[in-house]
Parts: sequence; C-alpha cells; structure tokens
Amino acid sequence: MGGAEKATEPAASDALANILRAAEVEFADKGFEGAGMKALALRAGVSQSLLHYHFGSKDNLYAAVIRERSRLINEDRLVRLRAIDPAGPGALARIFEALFVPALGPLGGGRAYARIFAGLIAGNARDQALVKEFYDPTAREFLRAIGAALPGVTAADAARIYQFALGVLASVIARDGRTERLAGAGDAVIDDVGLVEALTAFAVGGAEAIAGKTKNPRED
Amino acid sequence: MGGAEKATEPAASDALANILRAAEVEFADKGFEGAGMKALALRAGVSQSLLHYHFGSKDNLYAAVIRERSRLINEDRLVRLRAIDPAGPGALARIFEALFVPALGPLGGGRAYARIFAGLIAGNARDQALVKEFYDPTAREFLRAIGAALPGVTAADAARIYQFALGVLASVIARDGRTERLAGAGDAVIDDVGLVEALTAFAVGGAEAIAGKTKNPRED
DNA sequence: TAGCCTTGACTGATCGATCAGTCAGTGTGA
DNA sequence: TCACACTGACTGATCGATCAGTCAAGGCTA
Repeated sequence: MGGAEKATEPAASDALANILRAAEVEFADKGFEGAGMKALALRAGVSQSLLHYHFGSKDNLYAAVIRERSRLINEDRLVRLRAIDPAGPGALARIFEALFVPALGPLGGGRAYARIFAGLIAGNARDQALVKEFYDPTAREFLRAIGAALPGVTAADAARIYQFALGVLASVIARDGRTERLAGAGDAVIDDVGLVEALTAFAVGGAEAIAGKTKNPRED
Repeated sequence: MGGAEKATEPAASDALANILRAAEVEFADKGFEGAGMKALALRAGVSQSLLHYHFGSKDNLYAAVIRERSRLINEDRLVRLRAIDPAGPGALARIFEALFVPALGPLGGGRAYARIFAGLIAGNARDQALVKEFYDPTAREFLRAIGAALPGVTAADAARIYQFALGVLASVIARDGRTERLAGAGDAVIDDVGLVEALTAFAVGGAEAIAGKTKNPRED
C-alpha cells in the first residue's frame, strides 16, 4: 500500500535494482522455499506481478540474484588471483586471501548474500546447478593456482583443499554469533580485522598439511 | 491405505520410527520450508493427521529429527573424546577424528541427515536455536580439549578453530559431486577411506597454524 | 499512435493445521 | 464370562491462509 513516490526519486530502472536487492534479503532470511513472492514484492515496493514481468518465475529471480552477486565476487577474485605469482613467496596465503576477501567484503553483499552463499554448500539440486554455472569457472582457476603453489600436489588433493577452504569460509560467512557464544565472551573477542588472517592461516596450514601427507615421503 | 500388518511385525510404535525416518529424508531433500507434511506422511505410510497427533507441529517434528540424530552423533563423539589424553602424542588429530568420524559414519544418518547438518551452518533463527540446544554442550567439551591439546591458545582461538573445523566437515558432509567434478575425474579420485585422514590432516594443520600465529613469537 | 512498465484483481493449487469420529485394546466390577 | 467405561492411536474431511503465477487494462514516454 501507499505507493512509493516516484517523481523525485532516482527513477530509471529503479524497480529492477529494488527487486534484486529485496530478493537477496528475502531469500537470505527465509531460503528459497520460505521466501514468498508477495512479501518480496512488498519489500521491494512494487507489485507482485512486476516480479513475474521482469523475471518470469521465482526460480529465475533466485538465479538472477546469485548470478549478479557471484559476478561481482568472482570478478574481484580473479583480479586478485591473477596478480599473484604462484611461485613467489607466500603465494598460497595470497591465493586464499583472493578467495576469501571478496566474499567477506562489501562486494560480497554483506550478511544477506552471505547466508545464501553458505546455503549453497548444503546443495540441493537447484543450488548445485547454480554453483556449477556461476562458480565453477572461477574455481578451476583457483585449483590451478593451488596446484602451482603446492608443487607435487595431485589434482584431487587440490580440489579437496579448495573444497575445505570453501567450507571454512562458509563457516565464517554466516555469522550467527555461535563462536562468540562458545568462546564465552561478548562480541568483542573475534574482530573482523583478525578474521581474514585467521582464515588464511588455517587454510594455508591445512593445505600444506595435506600436500605434505600426499607427497612421496622419500622425497621430502 | 494398506495398513501394515502388525501381528508378526515388530509392531509397537512402528509409526513413530517411520515418521522420524521419513521426516529426516524429506527435510534433507527439500529443507524445512520445502518439505511438505502431506508428502512426508505419504512417505512414512501414515496419515498427515498422525504427524500432528504425535508431534503437534512441523517445527516440533523438525526439532525431533535433529534431537534424535544429534544425540546419537554427540554421544559417540563424547565417548571418543573422553578416551583421549589431551597431553598425549597426536592428541589434536584424535580430537578432530572424534569430531568428524561420528558425523560421517552410519550413526550420522547417511546422506539424509548430512544435508540437514550442513544446512545448520547457514543458520536461520530456527536452526540456530536447535544448534544451541543440541550441539553446544558437546561443542564446549571439544573446545576444552582443543585448548588442552594446544597449550597457550586463547579461548577465542579455540572457538575459532572449532568453527573452522566444523566448516570443513560441512563441506564434506553434503557430498554433491563438485569436488570430483572440479578434479576432472569420475568418482574414484576421492575415496572415503582417505577422506577422514585428509579432513583431520587439514584441521590439524590449520589449528596449529592459528595456534602458532597467536603464540608469542619470541617463545617459539 | 506505439511500446514499454506497472498495476490490481484474480485463479487453482497447496500449505499446515484442526476437527469429529473410528477402532482396537485394556482395565474394572459383578 | 460378560458388559461397560475409558484410553491411545489413527483417519478422512476440511479449515483458512498463502502460494506462484496470469491477465486485461491503465499510465507514461516518445
């Protein structure tokens, strides 16, 4: 109700952006099934019909949200990744930073998309298809980089390391206050500045442990 | 339809177990919102009304599924954890094994509950409350063990390590074939026997990296 | 006029939940 | 042994609410 004034507002294709932004929040809060087109439209300040006019279906809208956000994240990831010399010192840490930082920063969409992203790990059929389409190409570049930074590691182990690193990222990205609760402190214990460093340290330590285990023991 | 014979069958509260089992599969496949009480009842071979008769609401049924499965998993975890000497050699690896193995083994409920478990990471309000109730007590014991096995580590870092380790576990537990796909191989590359070892190696390596970073550099 | 946007009104389907009522089994008193 | 009272388990029918999606028509811009 109370249609939003549109005379002085930015206008243009405001509705499109509003819908995408509202959809991101709605899908994050309730999940795909739980989100309602009606509530979503209300949040965006448009009619429910407009959602279908622009996106055709709920599935398409969901895919659009993930496509747009993953594009921003993955473009940033690749820019960072390609600036790294895989043979240089500390390459592995920089690779993981390139993987983590874009998802945690403002490009990552904040808590809203973060919840969606973490949910992609659970992986029903719909989400798996989206991951394959929007995330796999970038993932393959990271796999190559990990393989180059850890000479002698098998392709399977590189894939495993990447999978583990994503799991660690997902555990962080959907901040639910549990870690602070378990640590027995308020919310000051775990600051965001140290978070990326801890994430990276953990991932590097884990990756090197796997690489070391796999490598022929005689050669080491 | 076709009421199950109950003369020679185990009888007793067969329906209850059927409902819980069906609910676990249904919730895993579709998520909480996506699962339907009607389809769930059909799968269990009972009427939809019986679900409400026994559990009262969809929320209660969902909680019952998680309570039963988490009980099995956490009991096994604690048995394993308490058999470990935190000061002994390789204690950290054994701690992580105690965390991972029960969730991956037959007690963990197979792929069905695994998907639910992985979804708990995403963490909407409902799931967060269930995690707090059914998983936090066990988590606190693991935090203590991690702290004992890594002397000098802060409570906050121990909580972080635990959080990261769970993320790694979640990435594995919802097997969606992505790692095999990215590795460019069929499904033979990543075998289940090496999985626990890889998981543990990664977690130990990561944990020690964080502990090493935190510890006063001068003392090492 | 022509062509996008956008809307309100609407649909059939499905949702979780509730209802009165059936049925088998069990205890009890005589 | 019979009759009665009572219970827990379970069901089909149905509730109001909400779901995603459709449609004709109204603006607004050019």
